[in-house]
Amino acid sequence: VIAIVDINNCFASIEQVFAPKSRNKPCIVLSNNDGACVARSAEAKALGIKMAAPVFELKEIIEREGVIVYSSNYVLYGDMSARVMNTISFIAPAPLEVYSIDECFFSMDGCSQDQCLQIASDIRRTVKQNTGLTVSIGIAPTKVLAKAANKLAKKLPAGIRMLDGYLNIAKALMDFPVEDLWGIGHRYAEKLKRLGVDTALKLRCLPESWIKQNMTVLGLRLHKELHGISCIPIESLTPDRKAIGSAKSFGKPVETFSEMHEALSQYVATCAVKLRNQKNCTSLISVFVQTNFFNKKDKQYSNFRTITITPATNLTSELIKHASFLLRKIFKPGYKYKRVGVLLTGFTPDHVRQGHLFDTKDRAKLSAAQKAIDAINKRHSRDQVRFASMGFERRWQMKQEKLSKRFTTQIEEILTVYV
DNA sequence: TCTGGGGTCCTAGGACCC
DNA sequence: TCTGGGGTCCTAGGACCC
Repeated sequence: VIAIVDINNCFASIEQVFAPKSRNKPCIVLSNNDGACVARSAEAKALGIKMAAPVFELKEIIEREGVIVYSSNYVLYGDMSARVMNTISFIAPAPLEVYSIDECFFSMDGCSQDQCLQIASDIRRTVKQNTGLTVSIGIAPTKVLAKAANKLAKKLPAGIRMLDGYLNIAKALMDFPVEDLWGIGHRYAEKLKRLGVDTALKLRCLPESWIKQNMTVLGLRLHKELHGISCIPIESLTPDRKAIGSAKSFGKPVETFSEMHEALSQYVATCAVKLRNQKNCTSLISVFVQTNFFNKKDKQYSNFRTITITPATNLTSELIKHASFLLRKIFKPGYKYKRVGVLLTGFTPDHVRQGHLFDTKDRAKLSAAQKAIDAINKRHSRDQVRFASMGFERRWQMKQEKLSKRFTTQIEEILTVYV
C-alpha cells in the first residue's frame, strides 16, 4: 500500500500563510520574470485563471477581480516544503520519497485500512498545525493509483481518498480522465483520445501488446500499475543528479557580450555549487544562447556548443573559463538575446577523478580556496565572495516585482506582528 | 511591452570494437 | 556466385514529470 501526500495549491497557499490579507481571496504566483501563472489559490481557479497563462493576458481579470499577485520565492517555498516533509516523516510508518517540492510518497505496507486512514488524518491535522498548509492524501496499491486517489481526494472535504479492491478501483477509474493520469502527457492523451480511449478504465482494458508498441515500456509500467501491479518502487534515497543546468530568461533583452557573459558566469557558479554538493566533477559543459521566439518582428538566432573538459573539474573558476570560451564561439552581435544557459553532464566522483599528463595546476591549493569560498558563502549569504565576471550592475537579472520576504530563513526579513 | 526552469528516461540509428 | 556475429557507446529526438 502506497500513500502520496501533496500540498494543496502549494506556492499560493504558502504566500497566504504569511499574508493573512490574501486568505480567502484570489491569489496567484508567477513564474520567473513574472511571466506566467504557475500557482493559483482556489478562488483564483474559480475565476477561470488557467495554469501557465501569460500575465499580459490576465491583466484585465487581475485588476477587475483584485487578484493578489506574487513573484515566485523559491527560498521561501523550499524552506516551507522542508518543514512539511519533516512533519510528515515523524508520523509516516516508513521513510519518505520526497518526489517534488510539494509531494512525497511512503509505504503503508502492513497497515490495516483503518490504520491507513488514521495515519492520513494525523498527517493532515499536524501539517496544518505546524505550517498552516493543507495537504491531500491518496492511498492505493501502486504509485499511479495513489496519484489518481490523491486527485480524487482534492474534491473531498476530508482531503483523503483510499482506493482498494479491483472492482472498486475499476469504478473509480471509470470516470477518471485519461489525461489526468500520472505518465500521460498531452501527446499520449491526444493519441489515446483519437482512438476513443478517454478514461483510465478504457486504457486499463487495452491489450499489453498495443501499449508496448505505442507507448514504450514506460506505458507498459503505467498499464500494469493501473491493474494494481506495483512496478514503480518507492525510492527514499535521492540519487545524485546526472545533469545540472541553469538557464534563465532575462528581465529585458540583452545585446552585449559582456552582459551575456555576466549572466552566464552567475549560472555557472550556481551549477558548480550543486556539483560540489554532490561531490562530483564534470567532464562535459554545454552553453546555449537564444533570442525571443515569441517576438515575430526581430530576427531570430539560437545556438549551442559542447566541449569535453580534461581533467574533469568542479572549480567555479575553471568552469567559468570553459563557459566563456564556448560563449565566444556562439555569440553573434546584432541580436536581442532572451536567454543564455549552461548544462553540465558527464559526472565522475571527485575522489576518483582521471588526471591529465600535462596538467600542471596545483589542484589541492585551488580546491582549498574553493572550499573556503563555499564556507563563507554558506555562513553569510549567497555570492558574498564571488568572481568579478559575475558582475555588479546585473541589468540582465530577472524581473521579480512582487517578491515576498524570506520570512523563515533571513532574520532581517522575519514577519512583524502588530499587537 | 509581455509567454518559466530544471530535470528524467527511452528509442533508433550510426559508429565503432573484436 | 559469395562477405558474420555479438556487442558497446554516443547522440538526437521525443516523451514525460513538477
